[in-house]
Amino acid sequence: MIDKHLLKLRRRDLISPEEEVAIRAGVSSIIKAKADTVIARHGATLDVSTILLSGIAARQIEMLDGRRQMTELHVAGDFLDLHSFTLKHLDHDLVALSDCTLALVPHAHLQEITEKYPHLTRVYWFNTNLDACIHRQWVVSLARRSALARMAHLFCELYIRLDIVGLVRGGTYDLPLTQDELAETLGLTSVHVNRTLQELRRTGYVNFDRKVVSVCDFAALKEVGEFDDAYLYLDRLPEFR
Amino acid sequence: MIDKHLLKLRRRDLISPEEEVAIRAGVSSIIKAKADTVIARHGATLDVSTILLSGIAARQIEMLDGRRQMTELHVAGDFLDLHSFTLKHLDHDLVALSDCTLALVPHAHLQEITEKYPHLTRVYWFNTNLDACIHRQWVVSLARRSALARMAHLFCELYIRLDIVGLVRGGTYDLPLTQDELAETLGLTSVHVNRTLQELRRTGYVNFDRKVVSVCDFAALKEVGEFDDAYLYLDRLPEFR
DNA sequence: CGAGGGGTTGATGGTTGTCAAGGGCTGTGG
DNA sequence: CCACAGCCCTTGACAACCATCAACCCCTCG
Repeated sequence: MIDKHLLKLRRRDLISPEEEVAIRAGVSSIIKAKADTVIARHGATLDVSTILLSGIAARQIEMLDGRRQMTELHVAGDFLDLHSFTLKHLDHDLVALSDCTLALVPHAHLQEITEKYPHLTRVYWFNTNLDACIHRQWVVSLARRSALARMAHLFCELYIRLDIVGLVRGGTYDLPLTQDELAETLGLTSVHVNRTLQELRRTGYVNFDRKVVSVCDFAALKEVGEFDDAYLYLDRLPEFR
Repeated sequence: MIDKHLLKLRRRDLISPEEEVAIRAGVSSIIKAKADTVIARHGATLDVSTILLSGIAARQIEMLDGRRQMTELHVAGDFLDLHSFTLKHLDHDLVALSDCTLALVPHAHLQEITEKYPHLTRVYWFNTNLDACIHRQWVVSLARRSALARMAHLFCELYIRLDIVGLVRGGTYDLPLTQDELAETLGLTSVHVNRTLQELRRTGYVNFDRKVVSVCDFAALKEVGEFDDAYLYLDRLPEFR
């Protein structure tokens, strides 16, 4: 069930069999969420955190006038709201962009982990810090990169993150978002997203059609988006080997 | 020395005398950093984290063409790079925007804390998550808010954060940034920052002159920036009382 | 067959960036 | 005490990027 979650963790650190047991034991139940539904609303008090097992989900913040802005996209294997363990209520909404499968992990269990498994605690702390790294790159994208570069950067980010959990096949991955939702993640309008997608297609480096991203030239795409994967910490930390 | 740091922590949680001792014992040395110098460079391996005791510092990411973007501003009491404890090297630079005083906390000591003080570990974990909350608001600002609203939002954010550590007096606080640096934090050009500052001044709600921010009408300023302080988690968590 | 959601296109406009020049303050050295 | 350098701030003219508005198309599903 949570194999992709373990794949993600093990990409950055060693997880002992004992720790794996503790993680698996923490899942209290598996539930489904339909596309375009809210998984958790901002402000609501939470006593469980959620691992995304399949589908695409997002964190979003709604403005007074109803416009919405995504602050992160989530792929299978991600903890959607591990930060709710320490925050207790979220500062943003959690939405399912496609049909999703979710594993629930009670905070009581996470508390046990912090008390019994200091190393695993650091691993999870690391993972919330990794979210912050992704946020920082989004800040840079939104502040300084053109629509074209910003979109290229996002496609690169998702390529790497999905590849880690085995969801890239032949340079291709599913991205079940409408152009409207893509606009809400890139800080653009859907009209401009449409035009930028066409421009990216014209380069021949990447194509987004029928909710599938096809990367034809990853190296060139990285260059367009000024993408450097260092911020995703793909190598296991030598300190923890 | 680290009184402001404790003020910040205690604004959100109870810190026992024993925990306070552990925190104080963790500081290995106090050092100074001159204005406009780099405190830590991205990629460098770190074995200490840094608490800002006085001054203003920032996290910044440099682009290939040399343009820089701040991803967060830091005030006295903040851990500048608590996340380096789990990341081991940073994905961004740390720079002093004014003369700064810094307290160094070796990672070895933080490791001890994670092993002996589960509650304090959660408190620090919470603090890195709080950074992520701030990042998310910056994402929303950069993606959706006008230059005017973005600037108003930043002035509100700093007002609250500085007030927590007692650095707001009569609606006024020091912000030792040039307009160029303000542009680098707001994702604007210095020319446009200049014009936006004039526009904000014309409203009469806030003024920024000689590196001092004077807030005359905080309520009105919040409205301009669509600022809601909920994301700063100012109330102590009832769970921990 | 009709409705509705999503995608596409064209025309136009506004916000912000770029380029360039000048002004004012502050510190320093003659 | 004055001259000057250098940094920062300010202003104007112009351009670019992206938003807005509006219409139309296509596909799917009831």
